[in-house]
Parts: sequence; C-alpha cells; structure tokens
Amino acid sequence: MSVTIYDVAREANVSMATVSRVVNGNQNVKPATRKKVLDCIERLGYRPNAVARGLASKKTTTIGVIVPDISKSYYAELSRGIADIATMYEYNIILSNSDKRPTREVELFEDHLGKQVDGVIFMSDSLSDEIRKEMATANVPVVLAGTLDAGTNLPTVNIDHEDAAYQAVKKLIENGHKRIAYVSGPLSRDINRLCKKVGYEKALKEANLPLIDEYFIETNNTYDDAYEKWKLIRDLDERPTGIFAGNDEIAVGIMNGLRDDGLSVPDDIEMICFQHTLLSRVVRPQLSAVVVPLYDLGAVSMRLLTKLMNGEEVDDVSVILPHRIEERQSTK
Amino acid sequence: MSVTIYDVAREANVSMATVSRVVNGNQNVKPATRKKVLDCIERLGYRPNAVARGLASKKTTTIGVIVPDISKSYYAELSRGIADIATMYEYNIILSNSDKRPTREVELFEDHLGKQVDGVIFMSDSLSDEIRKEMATANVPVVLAGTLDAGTNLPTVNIDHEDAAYQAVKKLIENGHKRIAYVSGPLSRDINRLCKKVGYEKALKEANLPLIDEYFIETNNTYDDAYEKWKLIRDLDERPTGIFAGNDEIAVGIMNGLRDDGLSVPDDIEMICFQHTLLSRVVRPQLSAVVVPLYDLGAVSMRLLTKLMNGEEVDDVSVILPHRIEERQSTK
DNA sequence: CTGAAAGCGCTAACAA
DNA sequence: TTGTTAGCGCTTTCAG
Repeated sequence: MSVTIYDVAREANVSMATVSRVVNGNQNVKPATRKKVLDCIERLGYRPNAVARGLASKKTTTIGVIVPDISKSYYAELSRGIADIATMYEYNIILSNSDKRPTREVELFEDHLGKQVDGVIFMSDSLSDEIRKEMATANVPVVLAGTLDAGTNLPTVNIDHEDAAYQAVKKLIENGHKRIAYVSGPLSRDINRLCKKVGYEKALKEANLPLIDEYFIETNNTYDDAYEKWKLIRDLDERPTGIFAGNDEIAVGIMNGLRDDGLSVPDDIEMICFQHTLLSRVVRPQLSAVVVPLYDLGAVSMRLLTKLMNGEEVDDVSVILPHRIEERQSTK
Repeated sequence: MSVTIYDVAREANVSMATVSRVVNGNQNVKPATRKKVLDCIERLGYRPNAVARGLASKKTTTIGVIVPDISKSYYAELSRGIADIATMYEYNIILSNSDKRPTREVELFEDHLGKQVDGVIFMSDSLSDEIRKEMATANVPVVLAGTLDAGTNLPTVNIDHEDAAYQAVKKLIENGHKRIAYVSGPLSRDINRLCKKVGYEKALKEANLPLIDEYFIETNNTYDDAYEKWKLIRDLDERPTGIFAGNDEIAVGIMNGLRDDGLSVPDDIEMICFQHTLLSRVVRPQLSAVVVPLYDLGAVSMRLLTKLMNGEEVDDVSVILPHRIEERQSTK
C-alpha cells in the first residue's frame, strides 16, 4: 500500500525508532544519519500517518469546533480567526454545525471526543445542563467563543455586550432621543437577554427615560423578520425616533421597511446597531454600529485553547475583548 | 485513563471481538449477549476511540475540505451544503483555508492525506500543475466544488457559468441596451476568465454589438475595489447603460458609486449580477441576479464524494446544476 | 547516538 | 454465535 516508517527504516538501514526521531525533529540523531534518513523519506515519498501517530502519542493535533451555522457570516468570520491561529500552532479543525439544537450539540461534542480531539471551541446561544455536564467531564479543554457562560466557570472569550449596548443607546440619548426602541435578536440567546437588553435598559434608566414594552421588539435575527416587525413600530401611536438594533441584518430589515413607508434615516429615525457583517458599511445610509471583533474573538479563543492544551498556567480564563462604536450615516 | 473496548469485554464477560461486533451493529450476536454488552457500555460510559478504529480499519469517516476563505459567504454557504450531507453519511469534516495560495493548497492537501481523510472536496480559483499532480496520485477521491477543471478530468460540481453570464447579458440586450459593461472578478479565477467573460462576449457578438475594451473592468472581488472602479466607468465618453457584474458585492460597490454620483438604478443604468449572498435582496434597489445554488453545489459535491468513496459506479463525474435568473429592481 | 520491543485501542480474518 | 490472534503505523521507554 503506502509507504510506512518501516519501509524508510529498511531503505536507510536504520531502525524505525531513528526514522521516528528524525521525523519528529529529535536532536539525538547524528547529522549524517539524519541526512540519510531524510533522503530516503524524500525518495520514497514517505508521509507520516497521523492516525497511527495519534494512537501512539494520544495527541491528534486536531481540535473540534462546534458552531451553530457556518453559513452565517458571524460564525464564518469567527471561525476564520480560530482557523488562522490553529494553523499557526499546527492544529487541524473538525468543524460541525449544531443549528443550536441542544441534543445535537451534545451528540457533536461526544462525536468530537470520540475522534480524540485535543480540545474544543464551542459556540452557541445558551448552554444546556447536558452540554455543561459533558464539558465538565471531558478530558480535554473547552473554550467558549462569543458564547455566554451564565453559570459555570468555563474559559470564555467575549466582548462586554452589556456595555456595548449601553454605549450605543447612550449615543442615541445624547442625540436628544427620548423614545428609543430596541429591536433584538431572540431572547433565547443569553447574550441578548442577559447583556444587550440589560445594557439598553440601563441606559434608559440612567437618563430617566421610561421603559416602554412596545419599544422592545424581538426578532428571529433575520432580515425578513425584521422587515415585517418594522410594521409593529410604524403602527405605534408614539413612534420611537431612535432605534437600537441587535445586529446589522436586523437593522437593514427595519431600515428598508421604514424607507418603504416613506421615512428616512437618519432624518426621521436615527439608528445604531451591532455590526456583524459587511452590511453595515455597504447599505446606504451606512449604519452607525458597535464593531464586534469577530475574527479576534475566534483568534483569541484558539490561542487560549492552545495554552490550556499545553497545560500552561492561565491567569484569567475569561477574557473580554475591547469593542468600539463607529459612527456613520444612520446617526447624526 | 479512559475506558476501552477491553474494559467493556471484561465487565461483560465476553471477548473484545464481541464488543466490537455490537458496537458496529454486526448481526451475528445473540440478543442476550448484545444486551449485556450494551448495558456495560452504558454503565462504563464507553466511547469508541475513532483513532484506533481508523488505524485498524483504514477508514476515518473524515473528509477534508479545502476552501479559499471560509469567512467569505460564498464558501461558507457552499461548505454548509457539504457539511449537511456529510452529517447525513456520518462523516466529519476537516476544514482548512488556503487563501488560494498554490503552495498552501498543496501543503493542506498533503496534510489532509496525512490525517488519512477518506476523501477531499477542493475549492479554488484555478488548479496549479502541482495540485493537479497531487490529486492525480492521491489514493482517495477528490471532488472539485464550484471550481473549474480546465484540463484534467476530475470529478466536478458546478453550474454553467458561461450560459448564466450569457443569459444575464442577453437580458440587458433585450431591454434595449447597446452599451453594456462587464465588471468582473479577477481573471485569475478560471471561471471568470473562461466562462463568464466568454458568455458576456458571446451575447454581445450574437447581437452584433461591439466588444469595447473600456467596458471590461476587472476588480479584486471586493466592495471597496468595485466602488473605486466605478469611476473608470463614470469617466468614459460613452458611458454604458447596462452593467453586468460578476457578483453582488461588486454590483453593490458599483451601484453605490453610481448613486454617490447622482445617478440612479435602473433609470440611468440597469444592472444584473451573479448572486452569491444576501446582499442582492437586501440592498435597494434589489439586484436582478443569476441565483447561484451555493448550498446545493456543496451538497451535491459531498454526495458525489460519498459515491466515489464507496467505489460506486458514477456515470458522469462532472455534474452541472441548473441556475435561474431572478429579476428584481435593478432591471426594468 | 541507535535499536529492540512493548504497546496505543481497535478491526478482521480465522477457528472453534 | 463467540473467541483468538494478528496486525494497523507509530511513539516511547529502556538498554546498550
């Protein structure tokens, strides 16, 4: 079949142990021997079998990444950050989509463990008790990326979503708005319920503005749903004059609805949102937004995971990345 | 350490072969024995080691996916199609980004082979001789997804880009346009150079319209570049009245440039493009476009790969998926 | 600096 | 229906 370490050993007149040493860069090999072995490797086209290596060494240099849906640019961007750092540390990635279904998440997690991954990066809206238990009993490190750990004390990389939301809404308040709506993603996502919404409310309270139920709109995070939900706002007796949107796809849905009703941004209504995609910059008017460093979220998660996998001491397993607000055309 | 097939065998008072049989659903096991074994597996929390299994069986139920950049929604969507079918057939995916760099592509390909993947799905702009050679000598099947195989005869899944471009341009011609520009992605991408451009030219020729050099604009596929390149069109003595764009991101760049110069779509200029993302539907005016079935491209590629991996007879290894044009607001 | 040998956890003949 | 026994290709002591 294909050439093994044994073939190389025979060809080079050394033991397989020696071949193994040169392949693994072990220094205890006489240069002349090394060269001879290297030549044979080249000549025979030997390529180490990572599966055999994994079995013998109990390390696969592969990590698992469990993501809700890679086709969403939010996760795609984050995954790219993970992948680049993984490459840097010579890890491969097994990538699986969970669609946020708890049973599927558990299945995938166990599946990845079965494949003997050296670590896992996990993303989801919310952690079920089952997946928590899995993670707690797993024999490899797990890092949550852009995923709230409301409960246990798992390694996590995130931004301060509450503060970001607070700052965004505050911006609207500073611009003189008294009636500010929040068009949110699903509250089933911990970050929406426990962070962004709280930040929104905090900003209003601080400015002595009332919390109005009708000004809180939940969407399923899609453009189409947001476009429809705009009508709820439009039909209000006292329409808000500022809108804070959970992300840019929602914001564009709202903005298009609004425009199709003859209103304009920012003249009639000012908007600000979280930026997850290119959309914010590409639509007109361009959206003022909290820029979420998705790539970095992924990259830092992976970096953290490498430390954990190496058994390095990590001072703080919960890292918060900075965010910033970029003002564009949807606010004045 | 963790529990092995051997522990289960001992606990259940059977041989490891029997445990292996029940784990693998082999029917040659007495129901009573099966139950006993299953109980022990449950009780001990046994989880088969896929690495050991892979070494023994020479199958890893893992495939490699090499993609230029997963953060691009084009590839993310395609990958999701691959992933869903992979899940259906119980394969895992090792996903790597090549950034289209030929040396990197070769490295990744070899790396994946080293990990003993059972097959590879490959995406790129163009196939270098080196990667062709790798693929030809690989001992596992390879499928090209959305990637032109200009040369060899590798299994491929694609749409007919030439026809799609032809139809799109024809639409513009039918709407009465005589001066039609094509804003393309990089010509280093085979599909752009060998298919779309050819389709564009064919439509013009057929209508006896001249091929004008200035009406062909190459971009690097980004919004920003397209936005800049608009100026080239704007400054033409005889400005085109119809624009065919290589994808929606390019189209939006052009359209924003155009609008910032006080022109309007479709009144001053009609546009049509290839749709790769949500963008086409979300911008105003919505873009008329060739809808590219990215998800299906991925799904069908994976399905084809499963057949190849199973050694099934495949009548045609080059499959062409249908496309359709969706007319929206950027054409009349 | 090099080699021999014992696994890693499982599959797959082959026997029984 | 079940058990025995070779490996799969490599890493890793342990000797020398």
